[in-house]
Amino acid sequence: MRSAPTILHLDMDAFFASAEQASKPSLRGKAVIVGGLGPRGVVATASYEARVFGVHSAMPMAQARRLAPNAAYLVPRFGFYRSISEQVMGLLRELSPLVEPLSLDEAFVDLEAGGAAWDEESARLVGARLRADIRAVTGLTGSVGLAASKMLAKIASEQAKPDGLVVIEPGTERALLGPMPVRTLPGVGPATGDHLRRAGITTVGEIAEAGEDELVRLLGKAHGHALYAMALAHDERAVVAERETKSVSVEDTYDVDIHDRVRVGLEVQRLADRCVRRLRGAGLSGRTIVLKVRRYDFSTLTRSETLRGPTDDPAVVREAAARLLEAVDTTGGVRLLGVGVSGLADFTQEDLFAQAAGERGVEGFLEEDASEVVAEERVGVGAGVGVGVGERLEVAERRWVAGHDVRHAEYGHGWVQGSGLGRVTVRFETPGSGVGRVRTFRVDDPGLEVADPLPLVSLRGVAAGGGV
DNA sequence: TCTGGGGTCCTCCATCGT
DNA sequence: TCTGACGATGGAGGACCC
Repeated sequence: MRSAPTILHLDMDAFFASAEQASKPSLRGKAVIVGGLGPRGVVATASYEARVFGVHSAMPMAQARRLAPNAAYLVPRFGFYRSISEQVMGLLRELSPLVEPLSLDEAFVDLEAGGAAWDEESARLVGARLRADIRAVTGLTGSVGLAASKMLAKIASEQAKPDGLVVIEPGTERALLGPMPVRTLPGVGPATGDHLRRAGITTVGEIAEAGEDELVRLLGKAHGHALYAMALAHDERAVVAERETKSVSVEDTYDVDIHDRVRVGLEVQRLADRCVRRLRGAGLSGRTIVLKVRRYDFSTLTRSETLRGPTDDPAVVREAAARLLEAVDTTGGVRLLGVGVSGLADFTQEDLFAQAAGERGVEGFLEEDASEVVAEERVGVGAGVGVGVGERLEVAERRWVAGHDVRHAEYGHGWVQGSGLGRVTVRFETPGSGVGRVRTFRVDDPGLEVADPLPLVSLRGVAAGGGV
C-alpha cells in the first residue's frame, strides 16, 4: 500500500435530489424524493430533508409516500444529471489522468499519478479546492474521502457526508476499521452480513481475528481471501480509468403482471430491439443472448444461448430471445422481462445466413426505432390522467411530465408541477430566481412548450468565481 | 412493505476434448 | 479400450453495487 493518502473518492451528496433542488428554488430545504412513480417504483435518491422521515434509496415508493406524504415526488432526469456529472468528471480529470467513475455521482482519482498530491498536506489542499470548484461550477456539494487505498477512501467519503472532507491517516487504518460493522466493507451485503453474524462475527475487527482460513471456510475462496485482506486494511486495487463493458441489457418491470403469452412474446421482441439499439450505439456486438424473467412471486430466472459468433443483428437477437422464452413457464404471470447480450466484441462477424434473413428485419427495426424514441419520451408520465378524459386530450397531457422543464411565451421558464383533467400546472422559476409563482393552463395551450433544463450556475457566476 | 434498472463478479454444475 | 484427471466453456443462479 502507498504511504500517503493520495487516493481520492468523491461522492456527490444526494445527487439526483440535490440537482432537482438546485434547479427548482421552491424545493430547496424541502423533502424531495426522486424515483419511479409507478405502482412498483422505488426511491433512487431522497434529499436529506426526506431522510429525516426514514426514506432512503431502494425503498418501495409506496412506503416512502406513507412516511413522507408531503414530500415532492419527481421522476429522474438522467440527461440532466449526466450533463452535471460530465462537468464534475471534467474537474477530476484536471487533477489526474487516472479517474475511475463508478456512477454518475461517484469516482476515484489517483492524485499521485497526476502529480497533484504526494503527501497528506497536498492531498488535503487538493480535496478542499476540488469541493470549492464543484460548488462553483455546478452549485452542488460533494463529499471527499482521502486515504492510501480505494476501500479506505470510500469509507472516508462516507464519513465526510454530507458536504465534508475526511482524511484517513496512514497508520490509523486498523484501529479505525476494527469497531466498524462488517457491512462497512465493500462486498458485504445482506446475505454475507447474515452469514457472518450467524458465525458470531459482527465487526471488521472480528473478521481479522477469525483468521483467513475461517473466512475462506465460511464464504468460499475468492470472497474469503478478499474480505480478510480488507479487514486488515490491505487493498492494492489500482484506480482504473478505462473499463471495458462486459454486457448490455435492458429490462422492464410492468405496473401489472402480464399473463397473456402473446403479449409476453411481443414485449420480449421489443426489449430485444431496444437492447440491440444500445449495443449498436456503443459500437458493440455479442455472442451470448440472455433472457430474464421475473415471475409474479418475484422468483427470477435467466436463460441464455451462446451463438457461433458475435452479432448485432436485431433479427438474430429477437429469434434467440424467442427461442429462450419457449423454454420458460410464465403461467401465473410475469412482472419483469429483460433481454441482454454478453460475450461482447467490438466488431461484428456477419453471418451470411443471418444477414440474408435479416434484410427485411433490419428495415422494420429502424422504423420501430424512430417511433419508439418518441414513445419512450412519453413513458413514465407521473401525473395521473383523469378517468373519462378523451384519447386526444390524454396524448396532449402526456407531453407534460411532472418535474420537467417548460417555457411559456408570456411567463418564461418553469417546470411542470402536475397535470390532469385537461390542465397542466407550471411553477415559473429558474435556478437563479427566487421561489416562483404557480399558474395553470389548458394542456393544449399554444404558448406552452417543452424546454431543456437551464444550467444550475450562470456562466457569469463561474467567471466571477462565485458560487450560487 | 413489497421490492427499479443496469451492471459486475463468483460459484456450482454439466459437458466435452485431450 | 477403458478410466480418470484436468482445463475450457457454457449455463444458471446468487450476491452485491450505485
